[in-house]
Amino acid sequence: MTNIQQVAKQAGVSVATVSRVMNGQNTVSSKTRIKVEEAIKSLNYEPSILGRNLRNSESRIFLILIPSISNPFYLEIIKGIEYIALSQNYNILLCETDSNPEKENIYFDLVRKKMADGIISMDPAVNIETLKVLAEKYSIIQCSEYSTDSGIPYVTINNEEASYRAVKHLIQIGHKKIALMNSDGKFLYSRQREEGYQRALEEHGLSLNDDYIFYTKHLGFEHGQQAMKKILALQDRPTAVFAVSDLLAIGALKEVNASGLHVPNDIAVVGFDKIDFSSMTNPTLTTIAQPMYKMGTVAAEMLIEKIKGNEVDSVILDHELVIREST
Amino acid sequence: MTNIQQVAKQAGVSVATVSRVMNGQNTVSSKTRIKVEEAIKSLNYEPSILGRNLRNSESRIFLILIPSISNPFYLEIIKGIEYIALSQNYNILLCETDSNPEKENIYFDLVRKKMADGIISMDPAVNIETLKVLAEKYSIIQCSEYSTDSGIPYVTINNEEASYRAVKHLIQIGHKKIALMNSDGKFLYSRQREEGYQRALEEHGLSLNDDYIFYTKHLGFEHGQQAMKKILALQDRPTAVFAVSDLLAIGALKEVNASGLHVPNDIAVVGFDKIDFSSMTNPTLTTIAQPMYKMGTVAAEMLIEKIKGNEVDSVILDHELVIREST
DNA sequence: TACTATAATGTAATCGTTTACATTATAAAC
DNA sequence: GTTTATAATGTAAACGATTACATTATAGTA
Repeated sequence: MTNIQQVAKQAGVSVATVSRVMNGQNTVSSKTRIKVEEAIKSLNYEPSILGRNLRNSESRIFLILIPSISNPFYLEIIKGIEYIALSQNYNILLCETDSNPEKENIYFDLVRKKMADGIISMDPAVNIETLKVLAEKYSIIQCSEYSTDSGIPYVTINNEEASYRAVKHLIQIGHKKIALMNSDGKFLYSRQREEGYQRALEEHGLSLNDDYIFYTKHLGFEHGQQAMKKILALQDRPTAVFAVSDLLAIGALKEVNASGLHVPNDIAVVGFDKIDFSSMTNPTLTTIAQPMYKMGTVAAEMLIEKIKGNEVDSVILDHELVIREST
Repeated sequence: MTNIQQVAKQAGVSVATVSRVMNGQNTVSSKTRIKVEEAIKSLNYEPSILGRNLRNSESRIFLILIPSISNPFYLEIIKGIEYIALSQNYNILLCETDSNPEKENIYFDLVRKKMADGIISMDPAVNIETLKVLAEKYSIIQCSEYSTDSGIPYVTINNEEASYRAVKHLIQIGHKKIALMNSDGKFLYSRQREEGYQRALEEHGLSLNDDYIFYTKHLGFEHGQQAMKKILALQDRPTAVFAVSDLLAIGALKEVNASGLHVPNDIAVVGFDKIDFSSMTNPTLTTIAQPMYKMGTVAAEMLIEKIKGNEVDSVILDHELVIREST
């Protein structure tokens, strides 16, 4: 491995000059610049990021905390983050926490030990207390999922409003008996989406029926199936279901199909997130599209600002209702 | 940020001793060990990985090269890699190449610049020449997709045999007219799977019909739809389709459904990979399961051996046919 | 030509570890 | 109480970059 000293020697200059050439500083005369560039080429020199990082005491890495890589919801966000990261010479470490505090801690350690410059957390189950403490010393941004009172900046959509729009859509196409398939109420987004659901019903003079609200433990496909089973077994069966995630909704679709009923004629279904698969199902799924890529780029930009030491404000982005075959 | 000197001072020992305590060496008397540990605790000392990495000239990071994070096929493999990586104190940088040489190069630079200790490549479109050159100086393992003559160790399944088994299954349940939905023939796996398809037909006395072989540009859902459209338009329509990826197969399913035909009664479909979604479709998909998690762990172990400087041999793992509703 | 102002380059400290080697403390043996 | 073997600790040099500050070269001016 050639290092900067060897290049300096070969070129007959000092290491400082080589460093200046490497970093594109304009205080080097073109004669020496050429000498140095030739030496670099002839020795095949590649500057060690390890050395540079130590000196600059930065790692140019940031962490993305997600509960599970298998959840397609995060993919577009990650792409957005990555785009900004790469353009600013950062790299991202994708950290699957499994919502497991132990694993979470492995990753938190990375930032404590300066192996990472900052964190974008998308894990709704993250230990918010630890995060808060960490945020005092390190740069942290919350993305999609957040806790207001943590004081940690976040980027998200207006979940209440999005949910309201989804349910309103169902009402407008004639549904009066609308079930809600929600996840665990301990998550903020879950509570907000339920509020939107309620508001839509109230505003249109429909009464709230607790029997029509189902909570699932996770957002996965199987949970959607199970919940749908219960819905189908109801005496007074709803004619529409609003699920707070596409995976839930797809599970629901599958269950309706299996029972011999038809979507949307017998039961309409609306999802949330617009994951890739929501257009591959049969029928395709009406869903709420979050500007996920944008959310990623914004989160990354916020984090970089934070790392630079600047204050950043939280951001709320727009969503969109995508009407497809399931309604 | 406290550093090792401050801890040494606080504990009244030398930095060497603190380092020894940190690294669990047993040449430290228990009295001093306790002193040091107290100092560490009281100062909240966390050793800087930057310093350590430079000194050890390692980054304890390795790269995973995949064409696209959106392809669920890689997820289980990644989990396997991650499991081994974490257990050995490595971290992984997930690198989406988009099969774009420029992006690829950004990541190759990371290893050239010592920001990464090795690479696990899963990109079928990787520039194999560059990879070969790189492999002379750095540690590289090919996973799932590989090139034999590169001399770079790989882990994979027997694609020819797996494909043979899938087609044989279709023949055994009575199909005689079986289409192959293949990807671009420039990929090794693609050629191997086609060979398996041919062998199964030949062995059962079925003639090879070129009109039944369709090539798609990518492995995505839409490409499966398009190919299926062509298949459905054939005069002498096949009764079964073997697709070399689940996403293709799911696209095919959707298209058959849309055309009013029934799977598997009118047309049976077999996929490849057993991605999560293959059990969520309607009907569920018969597919070839690769031991993806295992493939990941093996690849990671191989890479770590390679980084240690040991020679490693290539590995071929077993696959499995999962029969579900689509056949 | 001599004197400045400025541009170009060099010197050496620094980031925070680890570790070969040197030194000192401790215990065992006589 | 020496001597000796061994255990425990310390010293200082890496690792490979960046950069404040010092120095030297260059050009401009009178």
